[in-house]
Amino acid sequence: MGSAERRHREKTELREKILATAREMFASEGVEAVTMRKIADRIDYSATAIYQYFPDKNALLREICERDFAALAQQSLRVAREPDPVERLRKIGRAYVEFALAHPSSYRLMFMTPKPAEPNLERRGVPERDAYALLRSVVQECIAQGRLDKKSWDAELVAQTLWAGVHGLCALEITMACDKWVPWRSIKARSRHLLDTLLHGILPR
Amino acid sequence: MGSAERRHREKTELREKILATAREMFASEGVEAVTMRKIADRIDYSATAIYQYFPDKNALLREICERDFAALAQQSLRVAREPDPVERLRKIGRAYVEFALAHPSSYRLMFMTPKPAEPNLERRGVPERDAYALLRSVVQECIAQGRLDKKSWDAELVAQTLWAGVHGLCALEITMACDKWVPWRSIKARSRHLLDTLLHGILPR
DNA sequence: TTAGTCTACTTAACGCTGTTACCTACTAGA
DNA sequence: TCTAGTAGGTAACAGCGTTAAGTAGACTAA
Repeated sequence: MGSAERRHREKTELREKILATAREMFASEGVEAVTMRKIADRIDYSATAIYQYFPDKNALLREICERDFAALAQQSLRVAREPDPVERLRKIGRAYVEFALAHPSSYRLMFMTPKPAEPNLERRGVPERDAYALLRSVVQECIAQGRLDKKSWDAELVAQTLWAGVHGLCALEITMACDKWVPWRSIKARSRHLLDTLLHGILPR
Repeated sequence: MGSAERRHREKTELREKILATAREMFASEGVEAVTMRKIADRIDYSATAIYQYFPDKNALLREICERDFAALAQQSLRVAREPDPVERLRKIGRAYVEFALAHPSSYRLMFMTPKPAEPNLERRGVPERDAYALLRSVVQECIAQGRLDKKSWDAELVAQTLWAGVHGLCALEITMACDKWVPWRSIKARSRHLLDTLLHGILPR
């Protein structure tokens, strides 16, 4: 029967439409301003219809989040062709900042919101879906080439330091950019100086 | 008349009790789990009574936040007696991380939540109430003593880089510590390596 | 063709949230 | 003792995520 197949296709199409609409609304209106009812209104369904495709709002958020993780990993992979591993670190850092600033709502969801439930671990270690694993492997390459200072011979630790640095830059920008309290230098200048400082900081004295 | 005076004192006492109760509940149950009704229940008043002391929930949050800013600045000042300005940077950084980890709910409110309204600028530049101003002044001192690399001769920029670094460390720890995705090194090790890296990074080559 | 089943969807409702309008009871001053 | 002001409480509103119950239409089987 082709009808069962068609129905199945229609189901996944609606599911994708919900995901796409939700993502778009999160990006334009902010995550907490988007309600199940508003998402439903936008696609001309009732709010409860969404519950046939996602058990609850968190599950919907989590799936969007999961895809964003993959997108970030892809973007990181794209710049990882740089031959020099130290320079590769810089490019990965830049790509990370660009991703965060281009998709602040996604970034909030991915790294600035306590995970409602345990995230799936399927992407763990897979470079196509795990930007952190890629970062660590590049740090490992730097260490293997003897490019780093002795205090930075733990790839995991160095990866976490570099991540903390760029995360801080992005998170402050997303949360506090409008804050008149601090006379912010341009995000471009801050990004460059932070990456210079971090990379210089792990190189030998 | 002493009665008017007494009533005034009682008002401020209840106001303080609301603030103290709310802060305590935020710390123990998390910010978003605390509702006006629950705060009111705890102090045996009705939820609407709070509105006689704070125009809305955000105002209550903002006032708690404002006091936390002062507490952070005080804690930073306390370690700022170190004579060597570069070492002073390290101690201020450590104090910052300690504050964030000791009061994660406060930290969330202060630096990880978009400000609902413009924050007051009264504390701006006052070292007792503005930890950032203190940080910048110490960086300035490092520069004046010729201790920093030429690329780090902009005190504002360097302060923002250092802040980004430690903020990233704290924010990731608060948000992602339970995340099994990353094999985290201990927060102690990460804190030390990050500060080493940042400080080494701004020193001359 | 018709009866029955399955399912995608809607409507109504629950308990919760922050917030407001309204009312009550008490207190201070004349 | 009367009046004004006010601190606090009760009830309610709109909106939230979510669930229970009902409906309409398509597919299945006789």
